[in-house]
Amino acid sequence: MARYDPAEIEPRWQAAWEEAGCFVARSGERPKYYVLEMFPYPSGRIHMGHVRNYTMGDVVARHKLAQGFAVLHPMGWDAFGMPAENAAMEQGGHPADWTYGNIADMRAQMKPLGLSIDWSREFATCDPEYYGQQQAMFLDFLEAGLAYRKAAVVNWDPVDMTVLANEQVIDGKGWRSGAEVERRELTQWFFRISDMAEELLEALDGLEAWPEKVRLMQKNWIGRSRGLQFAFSTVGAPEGFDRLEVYTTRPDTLLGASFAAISPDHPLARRLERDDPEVAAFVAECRRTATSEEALETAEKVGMDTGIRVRHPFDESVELPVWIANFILMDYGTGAIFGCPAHDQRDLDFARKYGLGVIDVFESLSVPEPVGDTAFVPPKTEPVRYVRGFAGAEVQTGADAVEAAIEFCEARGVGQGVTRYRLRDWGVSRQRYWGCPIPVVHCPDCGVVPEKKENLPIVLPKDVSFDQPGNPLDRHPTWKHCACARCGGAALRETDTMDTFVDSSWYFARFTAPRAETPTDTAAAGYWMNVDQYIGGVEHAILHLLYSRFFARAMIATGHLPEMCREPFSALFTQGMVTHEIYLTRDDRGRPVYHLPEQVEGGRLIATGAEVETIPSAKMSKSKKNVVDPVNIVRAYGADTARWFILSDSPPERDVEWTAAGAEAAFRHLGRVWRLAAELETLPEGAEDADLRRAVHRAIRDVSEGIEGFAFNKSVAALYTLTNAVRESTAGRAARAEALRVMAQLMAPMVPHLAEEVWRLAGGDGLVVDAGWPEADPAALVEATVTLPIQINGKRRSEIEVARDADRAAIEAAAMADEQVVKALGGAAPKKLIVVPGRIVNVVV
RNA sequence: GCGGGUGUGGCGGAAUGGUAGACGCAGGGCACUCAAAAUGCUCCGCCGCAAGGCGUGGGAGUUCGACUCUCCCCACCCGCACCA
Repeated sequence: MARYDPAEIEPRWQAAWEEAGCFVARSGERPKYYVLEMFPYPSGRIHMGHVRNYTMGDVVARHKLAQGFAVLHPMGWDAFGMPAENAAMEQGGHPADWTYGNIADMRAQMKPLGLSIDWSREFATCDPEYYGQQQAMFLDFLEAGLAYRKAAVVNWDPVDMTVLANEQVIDGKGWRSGAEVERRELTQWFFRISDMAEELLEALDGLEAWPEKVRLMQKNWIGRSRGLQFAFSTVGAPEGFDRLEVYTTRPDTLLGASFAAISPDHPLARRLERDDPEVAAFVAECRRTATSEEALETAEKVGMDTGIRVRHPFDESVELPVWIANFILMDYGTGAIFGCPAHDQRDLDFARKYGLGVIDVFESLSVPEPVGDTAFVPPKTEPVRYVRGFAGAEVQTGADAVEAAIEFCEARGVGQGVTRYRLRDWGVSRQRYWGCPIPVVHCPDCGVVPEKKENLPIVLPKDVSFDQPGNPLDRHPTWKHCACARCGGAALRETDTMDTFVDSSWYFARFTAPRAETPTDTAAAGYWMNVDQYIGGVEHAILHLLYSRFFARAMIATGHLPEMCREPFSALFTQGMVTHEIYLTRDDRGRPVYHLPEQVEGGRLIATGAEVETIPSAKMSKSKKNVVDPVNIVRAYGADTARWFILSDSPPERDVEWTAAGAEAAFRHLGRVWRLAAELETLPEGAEDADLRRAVHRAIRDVSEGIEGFAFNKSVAALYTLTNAVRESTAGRAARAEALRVMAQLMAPMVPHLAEEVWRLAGGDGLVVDAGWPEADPAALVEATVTLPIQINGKRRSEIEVARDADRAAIEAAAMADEQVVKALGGAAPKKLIVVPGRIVNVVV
């Protein structure tokens, strides 16, 4: 007999789908469903993480399609970004050629997976048709005051030679390059996301179909805080600095203040450094390391006394010294603080180092003791006794004390309560070539002038070189020379390009009308938006999703999206990673040498027979070589096996471990399923089989529940169970064929090619992709009799068989007649008898 | 430190407060085979010859009954953090 041959089956059905146009999204009368997986960066190779991501999306898309929805399931490419430039620098060639070549390669790797993608909507963000529309929106944002320019201290990535937004600095390192970030001042373009901080925070509550974890991460990122802003009057400060504004979230500790401190970037520090070489040297030193948060974390707290004093707002006779300190951030609050060493560990460390006072403000109710080397910082919700309180009760929580202190200060004209956010405006300028050019010109007469929309797209020049560091746009001989859009005189083009997060902040909207002559087509967006199910990695929990939420609002404000798109992703699912064991040997110096899984068999290197060390599973990474290439898997077993295995075992939100044995097993199982269908024709006609019918309907219920609940592993398990039931069935050919047709429908979202083949072999009409989704018949789910466990004192001791609809009395009678129960009771009556019909009997003796 | 999450056989994992371990992997046995692969049948939480006992990170509690609910503790993972 022939064998399961995915290499023959899969291309055949892919061609059939293509010919029938099954996956072309068509708007119409039917309810719509928009499934989107986070689009990939075109690195050139797909990896197992992609396979997992797109397979999950495909299961949802195919399931909804079967249920009769008009499904939009598009794919595109997040195609701008530095790797293309790095490749150009390292290997020569042009970023565009590299990128489009990679896209072609990756598309060719993805197509054999048999995803139900509407490829007619495909685009890359580096297509001028796309980024030209992005430029048009930028101009609208600019006009609406959502984009602006400011001189700002920025994070400079010395490796990528580019600026990073604060949000993109992770542990003081560039989120992509990993290089230590330095401080530099440049004039940058920003989006006013911080104006929307409150709105973005509040709206999180409405995102009920988002993981709680992601909402919390965004909440923490936005970082709303309540505090007091007030001004110290200064003594001995330079002209124009007679007041020093500070912000504090702990105004209740004002009587514990022993010093004030300002950021090295504070205007006062900048003023002082002009005349004082010592200050200049100190702040220069701070700036060398200061923005690297990791360095700050480990670096010693250092400061310098300016000699300036400030008067305490409650007692003019008390003067506090003003220090410049390396741990004060200019970006947060006012860039100046007062130090309360007793109740802040940083302040305490600083005070101990420089011999500043430590004044207790409150103490613990249980073990009051003065502060030593550890600041007393209880949770704000915990009541404490105020020994230097000035507002509210003597014993109160920190939170209450803060509110009382704000009220007290406001009443006396000492500052005001302020709500602040950690979220800062989104810096989008990048001094790079391979990005969307910012469509403005710099005119000597008119200043910064928006480009005319009819001149869009401002296209990147093709003739550039990458043999020097810096921005190729800037040193291009002619590109930046242009006419001023206002006066027509000679002007210079902006040579900054946009952060690639801009590209990915609206692609989901563009998919609804990918060829529109405007950024969006409001009718199409109104029909398809919002994304009903968005699926991607949790690594995008903050930046990408927050920026997209901002963009949706900005696009509404500029008329590019209807009001209903305020939250563009109705439901979000964050999938776990694909992991694999790591294999290594040691070189002669004991350093690890990693080996690919395909080079190892039975704990030994295939080539040399040397034993390998095995490290437990970790995220697949090229450096550890614990990677499996999906192309090889598809070649060896077919796409359905890869899809089946990646969906089985682990719940989608958790990590899944790829194992060769698991892949083999998945392939063997699909072979068994295929054989069940292929053997049908040799089967005699015969009776129906009630057990089989029940198994089919249970499978319908369980597979549906699994898919709807994003528990594809449970759907897979239900299909295994059904396969076993079909195999064990005594039913004749017709009944088995019917069961297999339902099985094909249920399998179709996960292993669509095999499902088509089984559907055909079992005599199904047309394509299973058009066959709809089966409904479970509740009547078919129940059995005539049920087995009830009997517990004696809560421990299972026996079981009885009763009719499904047996009433309580009948069950009791049956239970009391049970041998184990009779034995346990020894003639006495039970103390208690619990009967849960259909579930359990518990006899208490 | 703060916030969140996770913890179940050798492994991945199932389980509206109601038979813990579905389903799969790995492993053992058997059949088919000259042999292997493939395939099929079968066993498989731990201790024990058995009867039975013990079992969901640990400890208490609620309940007729707890993986599930409550409290305390432990371990690991993730996120955030000189945020004033």
